[in-house]
Amino acid sequence: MSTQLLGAVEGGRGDVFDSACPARTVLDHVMGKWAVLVLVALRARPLRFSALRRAVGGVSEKMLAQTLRTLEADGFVHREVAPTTPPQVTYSLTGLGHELTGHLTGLLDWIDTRLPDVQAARAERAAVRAGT
Amino acid sequence: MSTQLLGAVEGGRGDVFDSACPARTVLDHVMGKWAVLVLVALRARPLRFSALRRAVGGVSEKMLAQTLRTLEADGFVHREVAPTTPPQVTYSLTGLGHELTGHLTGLLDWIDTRLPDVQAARAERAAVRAGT
DNA sequence: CTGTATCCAGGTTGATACTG
DNA sequence: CAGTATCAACCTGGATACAG
Repeated sequence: MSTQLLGAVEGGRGDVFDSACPARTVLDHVMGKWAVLVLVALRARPLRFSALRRAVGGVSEKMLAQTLRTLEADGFVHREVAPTTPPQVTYSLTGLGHELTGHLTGLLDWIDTRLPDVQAARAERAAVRAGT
Repeated sequence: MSTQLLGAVEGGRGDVFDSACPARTVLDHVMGKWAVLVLVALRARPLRFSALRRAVGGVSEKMLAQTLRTLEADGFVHREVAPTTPPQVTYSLTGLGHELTGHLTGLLDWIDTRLPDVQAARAERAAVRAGT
């Protein structure tokens, strides 16, 4: 598993994967600060640029456009331009994108449910640093 | 699902989640450039600092240390110091970390298997830009 | 409406050197 | 071995202005 992404712990080559590794670039794109949110937002339904921007709080036009271009290039989202004035551009997930978001929502849901545990861990650590 | 992470697409509040949102901080930590790789590397077995650095190719000492401190604070990894000289520090996953990496490896494995499709998408897009 | 281009501040990263 | 400190460079990301 994850043969492309992790260096050989057992064998010991050591520098098996660098930034040039294709799998790494995909991972970086997908894990990008905004990519996850965009992907998951699109999972519910196709959205237009503005709606997407509203759905993903705090993203600038620049970053949203940039993220979308990357995700489109990787084949995760589909860009549909309606030839109207003003132009309407709708983004939706491709089949590949749907598969991907399946894994992502699993992760996000887990974070949601386990948030209390993480906060507890943080609190405990803070207490240790203060007390002992 | 993901109620903490996505702004209201339907309702329409818009700025429901900012960077201060606890769930977002967890997501950011976990999705960090190196965090994923560290987590998955530790999934196979506990590793010492150096071994971990070898397993995760291309990470600097500084970044590895920083990542580990964050993951430790969030309760995903456990840090064990052996009182020897020279000191030996072993990192392992906590129960929480194990759950998390379950989702992560799912994602990573998917990337591995679907890499060809992504590369095909990239190629096709490049072809479109060039030709038509 | 949907972007793109430019500028600029700030955070992040890496190299290096040093400590326990 | 396992870090931490410091510094400079880079890149990211936001604001603004403008274009199709």
